[in-house]
Amino acid sequence: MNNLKTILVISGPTASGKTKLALNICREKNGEIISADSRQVYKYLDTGTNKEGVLRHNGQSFVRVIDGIPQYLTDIINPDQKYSAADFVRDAGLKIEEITKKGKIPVVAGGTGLYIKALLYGLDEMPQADEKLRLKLAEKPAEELYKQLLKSDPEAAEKNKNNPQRLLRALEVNILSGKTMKEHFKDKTQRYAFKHYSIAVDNEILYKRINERCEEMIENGMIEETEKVLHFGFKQDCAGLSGIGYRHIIKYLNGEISKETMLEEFSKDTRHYAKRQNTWFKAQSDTEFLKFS
RNA sequence: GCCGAGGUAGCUCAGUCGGUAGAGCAACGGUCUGAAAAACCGUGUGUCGGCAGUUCGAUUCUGCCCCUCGGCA
Repeated sequence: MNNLKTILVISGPTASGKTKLALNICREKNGEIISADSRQVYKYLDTGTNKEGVLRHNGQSFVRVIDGIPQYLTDIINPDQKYSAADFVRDAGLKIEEITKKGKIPVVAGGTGLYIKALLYGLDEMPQADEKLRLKLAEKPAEELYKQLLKSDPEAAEKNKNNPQRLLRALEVNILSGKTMKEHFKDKTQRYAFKHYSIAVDNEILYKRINERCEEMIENGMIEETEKVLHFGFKQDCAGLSGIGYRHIIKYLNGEISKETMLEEFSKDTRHYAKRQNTWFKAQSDTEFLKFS
């Protein structure tokens, strides 16, 4: 266990400057970036997920390159495909191997806290998502899911009483494995030799930056980008287009809200998102905070 | 200048037949194991425009003043 691969991790809320910091570190330490971002994985969703750099042809695939530095795990699936923390752990693991083999340092940078945690400590052995079962369970009201789960996994049922999504997952795990959530949990050890830096920015400054950036994103063609993806044939409610901003733009395009309201809601949801990210990273004990203002 | 409406939380407003006030949004705190840009849980932060009067007690009633928004000039 003492030959763990060395990686660096940069986290932080949206608009905190993670990519910029990651690029500087890559230059200094001969590194390459692995994006830990549940939205940048989607092809065609560029402006709205704050991708930087350009896609370059690289043998059989495309790789995003920012100022000469490769950034992996962006643009890997279509907007109607699903991606999960488990997918990320697998894909990032492979990229870490590749980058390390080249003699470079993998720099994992992104704002999806669960992905980072799952990568660093692993996910427990558990049944994967079962779409058919989920569809069946989703027909039932949350109240019924709760009652059903109460019989087989009361702890998870109580904990997620008002949370349909989590009730459903706990029930899914229980039905497929016969075990409770907790019975799957094991003690965790680090899977990498890592340093985890998290960027902290004062909310007042961060929120102002978010408001400005949302406006810029609209000006920079995010509406057209959404229309383009819809013209490709992807549905309005597909996974990729359900992200912040895209879902607001779709409401606007459907005539349900004004452009002004769309921008307000877009900014608001982004601020709320940044707050949740802050709460998550604050709670991580392996993190060293870099205070920026 | 006159007439009308109004001034209560960061914003929009409700309310108190007189006993120091509450909704939505914002903000703040938290949860988190294959949907995580998701899905949830919790918290009211206030010179009730100012001054005086009546009253045991005024944000509420009365008077004056200040401010805002309409309309008429």
